[in-house]
Amino acid sequence: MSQRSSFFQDVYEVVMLIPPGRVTSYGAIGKYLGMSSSARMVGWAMNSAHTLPHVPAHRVVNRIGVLTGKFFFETPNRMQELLEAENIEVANDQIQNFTDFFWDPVKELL
DNA sequence: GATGTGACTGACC
DNA sequence: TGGTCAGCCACAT
Repeated sequence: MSQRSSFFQDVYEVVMLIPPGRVTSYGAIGKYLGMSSSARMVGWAMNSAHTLPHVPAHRVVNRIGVLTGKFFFETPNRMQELLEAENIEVANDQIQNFTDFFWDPVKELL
């Protein structure tokens, strides 16, 4: 994967591989790309991902399941609505039973 | 070419 | 048990 245009592309691919009804964390993606300590970069990549059409950024949250990037969406409620549309429980901008919905690319894609 | 910033994470006090 | 500090890499100015 890596060594392409940007590792951004890899982030987009992983995010697009997230199954419906599942979510993952920035750190998990970073770890899958070999940069577990650079979770910030994953979030930064999501900033650019906002310009792309089919990148489900709403399925990417921080390690505790909080919708930290909801304000980056068209509307703050958009992220929660998209998650709820996939049967993911969201309360107070935080995913309920996060570990149950958590999808780890390192373990699932391996 | 250097500096600042950011949708995070892990460790320390 | 909970809040605070510093590290991390890539991109924009």
